[in-house]
Formats: sequence, C-alpha cells, structure tokens
Amino acid sequence: MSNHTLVGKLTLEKVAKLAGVSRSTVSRVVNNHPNVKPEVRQRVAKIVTETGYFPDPVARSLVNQRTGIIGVVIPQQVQFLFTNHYFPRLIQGIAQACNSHDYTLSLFLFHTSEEEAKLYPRLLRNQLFDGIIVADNQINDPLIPQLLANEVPFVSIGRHEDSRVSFVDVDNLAGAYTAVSHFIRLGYKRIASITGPMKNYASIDRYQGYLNALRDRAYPVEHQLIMKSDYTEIGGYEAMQRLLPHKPDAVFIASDTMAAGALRALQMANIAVPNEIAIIGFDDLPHATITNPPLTTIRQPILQAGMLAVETLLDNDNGVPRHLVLPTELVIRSSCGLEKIS
Amino acid sequence: MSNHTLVGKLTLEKVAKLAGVSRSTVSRVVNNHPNVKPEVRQRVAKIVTETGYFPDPVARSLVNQRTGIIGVVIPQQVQFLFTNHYFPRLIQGIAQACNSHDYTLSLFLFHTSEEEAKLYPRLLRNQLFDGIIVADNQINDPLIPQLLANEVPFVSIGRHEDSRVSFVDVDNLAGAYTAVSHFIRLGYKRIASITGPMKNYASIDRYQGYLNALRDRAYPVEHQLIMKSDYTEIGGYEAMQRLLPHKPDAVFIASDTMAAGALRALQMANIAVPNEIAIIGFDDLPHATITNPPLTTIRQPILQAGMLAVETLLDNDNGVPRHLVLPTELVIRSSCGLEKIS
DNA sequence: ATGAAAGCGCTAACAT
DNA sequence: ATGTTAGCGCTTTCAT
Repeated sequence: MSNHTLVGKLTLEKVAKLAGVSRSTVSRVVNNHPNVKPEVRQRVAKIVTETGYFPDPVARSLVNQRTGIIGVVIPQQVQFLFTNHYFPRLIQGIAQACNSHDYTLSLFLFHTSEEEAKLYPRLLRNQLFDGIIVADNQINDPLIPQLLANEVPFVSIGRHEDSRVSFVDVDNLAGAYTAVSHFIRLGYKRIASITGPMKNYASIDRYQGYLNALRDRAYPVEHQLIMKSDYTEIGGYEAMQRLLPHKPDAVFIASDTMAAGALRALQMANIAVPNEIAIIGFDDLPHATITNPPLTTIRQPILQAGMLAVETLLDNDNGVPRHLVLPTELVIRSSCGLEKIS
Repeated sequence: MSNHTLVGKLTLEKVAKLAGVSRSTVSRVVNNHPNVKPEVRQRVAKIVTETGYFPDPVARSLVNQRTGIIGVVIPQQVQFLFTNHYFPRLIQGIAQACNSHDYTLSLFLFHTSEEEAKLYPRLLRNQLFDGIIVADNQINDPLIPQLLANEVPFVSIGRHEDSRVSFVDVDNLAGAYTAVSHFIRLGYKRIASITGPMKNYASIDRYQGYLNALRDRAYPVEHQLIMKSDYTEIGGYEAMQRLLPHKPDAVFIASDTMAAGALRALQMANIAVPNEIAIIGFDDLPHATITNPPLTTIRQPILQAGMLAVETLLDNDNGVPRHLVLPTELVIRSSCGLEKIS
C-alpha cells in the first residue's frame, strides 16, 4: 500500500487506514465507546498515540452542536476595569473552573459602545458558545433581557431582578452592614461611606447595607458623608479629599482599591489612621495587608464566585435558575482602630 | 407550501427555501460575492434580515479551516499574574485589536503545572486557534520550541533568542539605561536596583540596562545594592526593606507595582523620598500618578504591544518572522528628585 | 463488534 | 447569474 495517501492533516480516516479498521471504530476508541473488542481497541489506541492523532474540535462541534467554549462578557467600559483587582481575580476563578472541566474561555472586553453593539448579535444568536457569563452586570443592562429572549444559556455575576436569571452573587448587603456595625460598636459617631457607581447592583447593595446599619442603631444619615466614586484608586483618593471637610471619624469604603487611594489622601493630609479617621474596605485583596496601616476589610470570595458561575452554567438544572449568594466576612486589621476612647 | 419544514434552527437551506433560490445564492449574498443579480441579492438580503439569519461559525470554520479565534497563553503561574497591572493592560490591548478585526480572544491561564501540561497538547496540534499569543515568555519556556516544531502560528510578547520567533517587545534595555543615567546625571552615588525574576527576558534586559549605565559611567557594581524580586507590590515592599541596611541613595525598580510597595516600606521606615532615597519605576501605570510622591518612571506602551501582537499574527508576512521593539520613555515626576546638592 | 452511510451547516468548484 | 454537487472531519444510526 502506498503511503502517500497518508500525508497531510491527520484525520480519523487516515488513522483508520493505518490501523486497518473503519473510521467508526477509531471514533469509538477515541470516545471510549464500549463496543470495541479489547484487542482492536488496543491496536487502534497504539496508533493514535504514535501518530499523535487529535480529533478536530471544530468538526466535532459541528456534529455535537457543542463547542466547549464559554464566553465571558464584561459589559463595562474597559478602561476602568483593570484599575482594580476584582476582575482579574474573577477571571482567574472562571479560568480555573474552565480548565478543570476542559472548557475553553473566551473573553469579551469592550472599549467603546460601538464595539459593544457590534458584538451583541454574535452573542445573541450564539452558535459559538455553550454558555455565557456576564460579569458585573449593570442595572438595566440591555444584554440580559436579550439573552433571556434568545434563550442563550447564561449566568450573571451579581444578582438580577428578573428571577429567571441564574446568578452568583456575594452578600454585599450583609458585608456592608457588618462593616458599619463594627464601626458603631467601636463608638464612632460620624460614619461616612465612599460608594461605587449606583448603576451597579453591588454598589447599591453595599450602600443599602450601610444605610441599614445606621438606621438599625438610630444613627442619622448625613448626605455630605456619602461620596459616590468609581472603584478606582484615584477615585478613592479624590472622594476622600472631598469628604475631609465634613469631618467623618470613620469611613466605610466599598472597595479595597478605593480604600488604598483614600489612605493616600489621608497621608497627604497628615491625618492619622485609625486615630483620627478609621477605615474599613471591601474585597480583601492581597495588598490590603501592606497598606499603611493594614486594612480592615470585608472579604468576598471572588475566585469562588467565578468558579461557581462556571459550575452553574455547566450544571444547567433543567433550565431552573440558580441563585447563589456567597457569604462575606469581616477581616480585622488595624485601619478600623480598637475600642474608641470617646 | 407547508411551513413546517421551516421550523427549528435557521440554516442557509431554510433561508434559501424562503427566498426561492438555492443555498449557494444565499451564501453568495451573505458573503458579498459579486455574482448575484442585484434584484435577487436584495430579495435574499431582505429575508436574511427579517429572519435574523446568521451563518453558523462552526460550520464555516470547518470548511474554511479558520476559526477566527486567537489564543492567548500566559504560561506563568497565575497567582502572581494579576497582582500587578501589566497583564490586564496587555490583555486589554489584545482584546481591542481582536475586536476591530472581528476575531475572538481565548484566554489560557494556568494555576498549576499539571493544568499547563494538560493544555499544551491542545495548543500544539492546534485546530481551534488561527494563532497564538504567548505572553511573558520565560527563558527556556518549553512551549516556544514546541510551537515552532508544530508550525503553529504564534507571536511572543517579549523577545526570544530563536530568530524564527516573531515577537513584540519593548526596549527594556534602553528604558533601564535611561532611568539609571538620569540618576547619575542628578548626582546620586549609591544606585540600587530591585529587579524582577531572572527567568524572564524583560527582567534580564532591565537589569542589564542598569549594569550598562553604571559601567558606562565607571560606577562600581555593588551586589548588595541589587535585590531580586517578583513584580508584586508585596515583593517590592520586602525588597526595599532588605535594601535599606545597605544605604542606597537611589533605586531603580523594575516595575511600578514593586515601586509602590517600596514606597510603602520607605514610609514605614520614615525615609523621605526623594530627599533621602530617590526612586524610578517602570511601566507608567495609572496609579504612578498618585503614589506619595508621584512616581518618576519609564513608560512602556503595553496596550500598543498587545495590539501589535495581534496585527503581527494576522499579517503573517509569508512566514517571515517579525521582530518589533517598541520605544520606552522617561516620565519625570517627583520621586527621583531634582539636581542633587551633594 | 464492526463497517457503511447519512448528515451536522457551510463554501466553492463545477456545470449550466 | 444560478443551481448542483462534493466535500470539511467528525459522530451516530443502521445494517450486518
């Protein structure tokens, strides 16, 4: 038999020829289908290994109608995205789960709304992804209802009002509540907050947790003590500068990244933390341990949220939406002070 | 004509039936092939729009032998990865270029070497990606020679010794040289350096640039003044602490992230910057502007490097490797001091 | 247990 | 200019 038919791309057909069987049999071997005589299986397997044959994923996808690809969409304008450590860590969790399930992760970042608009149709009449993870969903994000309407399997990072949406969230409300309650317990009186943008469920929930804690202890809400910011370090820096004239004695800051910026602002202003102003952040990112002083913060399981989003997508409980809310935890370091002497 | 043949997934065939033409004609319309009578084209186009037909990318890929997917591989253990801002920004550049060329970006992050080993075969007998970008290649990374051997189209972020490898790099050597020369010009005497890990070309080049600048001005090289670190903020913090006993009066730090950590260490030790110790970083990341004091640094065009990597991959100059080295730039802020009085 | 054949949805060479 | 046909490489009935 001439060998020249066997050159070029290695296909099932060629492996079959080499093994002296049909391509069905090779397919069965490759896919561990039971109906293959052990000795044949062995012979075929040997050739597969020797030749380094690998089934073409595209051809496979065409017949199976599954690609093994998960799309991750971050609808936010991306320039702010990576100025904090949240998204990198989330993506890391998603990647880890994808790896362990042999899925491939595709990342969509948008820089302009034109880009975003251009990509949406691809996501909606989706034939390339087995499922989509929508990270950091904004309130009224138009993508979510469209995904629902087109019956694209997806899960949202962060809760959503429509109960048909599967999501993985962290308990932002309870986290913020815990932080502010801790301030109150320590005797602080003028408790401020630096929040994220209010178009985002997480920001809203953290803000609401702050309000709830004040309300439950009959603290007044002073609007000058509430500064809206954007989750960036620079944003936190500026928000703290705006806050200073209103003389807070404690600030709950909705992210560690903003808290780092806020600490710099305090340093520049020569204000001692926690003696003059106490700080609690949110996230418990690695650098919270080396700020000056080390940051008391609310730990949220970002990595785990990413992993669970993938699991939720893959499990697909017969289309019944899954709503996961992960617990947060107060991590006490030095920035919140101890018992207040006042 | 019964309509019941037209339910289910929308295919070329169904659109053809609705338009009363063959599926080739629809294909031609969809792909803007010239040979279609204008009136037919219009009629078909209308139906395509009405039905919202979209060609199945998987079927297309199978026949075209191109997927429109670019794989981005970050061979580093991922836990250190996102503790600095370099990779997020690089990925942003890659994503931006992918978007504008209608390519899809797939991201591979590894958490363990087992994961890495498991994924390599997929990348090598690659049928899923039109090309691969290898980010932050390590010296002696086994992936590169294997990609070459398997003739997978790829480009490396960061140079590589094998001249067959296409790469996009920044001029680390010149950048570091410029930084240290600036120190020398200002009159500093004991110029230290905090470097990245030496298994990485960028770290090596920045270190070499430091050495070259000292050598060219006949400064002695003192090994106690050279601290190896890991590009993390915490790493920079610790490296600076180890450096202090050796009394440097200036430190060139191979990344802004490490520089931020180093500044914290100096703050804790009550050492004034730049009066007692001057600092120059590398990267010019956003937060370099709000450190205390603002950081003098070497700006490298990370975003652009990511974009050019995609262009290089897509242009594929008949297999002739392309070697791009992008310029860096000294950005003077306050951390390096002005003319030294000494 | 194995092979032959159909078909996933598309493109393109070939006929007309 | 349009339709017919043959694949792309695989999985999966359906025969045997």
